[in-house]
Parts: sequence; structure tokens; C-alpha cells
Amino acid sequence: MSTSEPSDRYHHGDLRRALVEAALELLLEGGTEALGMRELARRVGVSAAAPYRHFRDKQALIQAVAAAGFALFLEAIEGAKASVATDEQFGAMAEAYVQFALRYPRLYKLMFSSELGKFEDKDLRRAADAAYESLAVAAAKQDPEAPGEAAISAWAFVHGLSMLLLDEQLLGVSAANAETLVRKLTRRHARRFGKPPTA
Amino acid sequence: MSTSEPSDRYHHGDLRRALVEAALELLLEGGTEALGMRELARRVGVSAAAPYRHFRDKQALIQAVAAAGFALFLEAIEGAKASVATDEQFGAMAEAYVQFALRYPRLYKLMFSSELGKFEDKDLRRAADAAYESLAVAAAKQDPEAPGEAAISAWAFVHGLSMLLLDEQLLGVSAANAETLVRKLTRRHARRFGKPPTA
DNA sequence: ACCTGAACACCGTTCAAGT
DNA sequence: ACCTGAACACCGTTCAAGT
Repeated sequence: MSTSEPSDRYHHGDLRRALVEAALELLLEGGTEALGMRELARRVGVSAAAPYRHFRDKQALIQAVAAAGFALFLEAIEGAKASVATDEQFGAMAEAYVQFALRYPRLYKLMFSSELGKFEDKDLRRAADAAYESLAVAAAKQDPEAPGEAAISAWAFVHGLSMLLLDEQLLGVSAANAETLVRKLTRRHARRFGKPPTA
Repeated sequence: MSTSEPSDRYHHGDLRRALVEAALELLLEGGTEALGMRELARRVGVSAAAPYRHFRDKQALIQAVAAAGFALFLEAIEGAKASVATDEQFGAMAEAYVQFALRYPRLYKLMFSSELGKFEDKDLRRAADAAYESLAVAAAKQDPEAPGEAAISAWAFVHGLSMLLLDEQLLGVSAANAETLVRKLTRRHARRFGKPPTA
């Protein structure tokens, strides 16, 4: 969203929201190191000290951005889940998961960076857990005999695959052929970890 | 500012090595944000400008630290591989992999941070690829019909599991019970992804 | 109540100058 | 050749003061 109008009316109380939005843009554009408090204040057209009325420090601001990211993320995988038959759900969610990571690489990395102290911020914790739960439920259905292990294994798989793709760690695999690879691998995962060949 | 320990004999040419060692210590102690050029210079007992005779900038220094980390890492998983029978190798390496990540969380995160521009530094690339190859070979043996997919899947699994453990993303799993979980999961992975039940 | 201006204690990096 | 001292352009954060 481009603000062509100088609608600097942050004296109402929406500075907080404006800060989170601008921070998200900043992050998406230039990564975690472009996300500075002073630069943020500049973007929003406010003094360098103003953000500190709404966030204790930089970490608190980053936590709010990450929480917003998890909300987006949950939306994406829940959308994939809803658009498909029950026994296709895990595969669809896994694909949506990796696609989200590939579409918003810097946001995804921020969301899973331990630098942000996930356990300390309650809102962030809740948002992250909701996303985890959503995938875990679908994964557990694939292996009713060991639902806990199935959930962790599935989560590790999609998370690990995403990180490797983002870091260009995978030889010869770029964004171009990533999608087909993801489908192959999630199918493989579902096939092997799924319930014994019945359906 | 007075140096009580006059062991400052870096006029020989080992300043570079001393910087990497000190940087590794700094990272292990305080994480990536404790790793500053000025603090590093202080530790080594040298002026703030001196490190720039040996590293173009902070990123180059960090790349050298990461490369050193990959050397340690390769040693750890190769050690695990060597100490076990052929059909146990993948499991042992996977365990060693996760254990390394848990033992050196901040180093591990740095090694897999995309912030460090893995592809740009040739030494770092080589060190990282050597570690990947080592695990990939063992994983490929588990599924000779699809060695490439097996390697990626295995790598994603151990990497994803490591990151989740480090970020305390896994509900109720801490360093205490992590080891047993890792063994259960790597066994599960080997069982499901391994060759058809023969041995 | 919310924001500004100025200040403090830091950074990474550069460069002339020392030895 | 290798290092220092001082400087530059930044940070995150605090706080008295403005409205």
C-alpha cells in the first residue's frame, strides 16, 4: 500500500498499527537489518522517540511484527486445509506452508528466529501455537498410532525444507523448480508416514 | 583501558586466527548480537581498526566463523559415522547432527542464517557442502531408488528438528528429554524411509 | 496523553599517520 | 607491512519539555 497522501494523523491512537504495518514493509523489502527504530520512525513521519510510547523496545516491536506474520501464516495453511478433502489435507497444508516461506522469506525467518524470544511475549506465543496446532492436527490424523511423533516429524520436515530452500542450501534447487520438488517430497512424506496402504 | 596481561604478540601475523577464535568465543557466549567488531578488537587487545587489515568487513569475519563452525560440525558427524556399522550410520549421524545443534545453538544458527551470504564466500560454500555431502551419502544409501529425494528429506528432517528444538518451539520438549526424542524420531525416520523391511 | 528535540553511549568503517 | 587515533555517519534509548 503506497501512501501518496500525507495523512499524518497519528495523534488519534493508530500510531501503533501504523508502526507495525511500516515495520512489516521494511522487513519484506530489506530484511531484518533494514528494520531499525529510527528508519521506522522516519517512514511513518514521526520523531525517533515516538515509537517508544507504543513499544518498550525494538524487541517488542519485532515481536508484534512476528505475531502479525503468524496470523497471515495461519490464514494461509487454514485456507489450504479448507479447500481440499480430508485425506488430502496434510499434503495441501504442507505445500501451503512451504509456499508461504518462499513467498515471504524474510518474514518467515523472523518468525522462527530465536532472537525474538518467543516464550516471553504472550500474544506471540499464542499466535505461534495456533499455527503449530493447525498443522499438528492434520499430521496426527495421518498416523493415529503415534500422533505426537507424527506431528513433530511433519513439522520438522516442512520447517526444515523451507529453511533449506530459503538459504539456497539445496544444490540446484531454486524458486523456479521448488514447487514441483515440494509436491514430490510432501507426497513422499505422506506416502511413507501415512497410515498403511488402505485407501 | 590498561592491559594487565601483556600477551599481545599479534605483530607476527596470527591476528587473523586470534580474531576468529575470539569471535567464536564471543558468539558462543552471547549470541550473534554480542559479536561486534569493536568488542572483538577489545577482546584481542587491539585497536578498533586493526581487524579491517584481515577482514573486509563484519560479514567477512562472520563468514570465517561460520566456516570454522562447519569444520567442527563435519568432524562431529563423521565421527559418529565412523563409530558404527554401515546400516546404523544414518541414525548415528542424525543423532550427532541434532546433538551438535543443541550443544552449540548460537553457532548452529549462525551457520544456517541466510544473513551471512553463503554463496558469496567460496571457503564457506565448500565447508558447508562437505557437511551436506557427508549426510546425503548416508541418507541416499537408505533409499537407493530415490537417493536425491532421500537426501533432501533426511536433511530437512534433521535440520528442521534441530531448529524447532533450539527455538523451544516444541511444546514440553527441552534439552533434558530432547535426546530420547531425537533417538525415537531418527529411528522412526529410518524405519519409514529406509529400504523395505529386510534386515 | 502523546509527541518532539536534544542528548548519551554506543556501532561499523575509513584514513592519515605512526612504527 | 601492520597497527593506531581520530573522525564520520550512523544506531537504540532516555528524558525534560512542549502541545
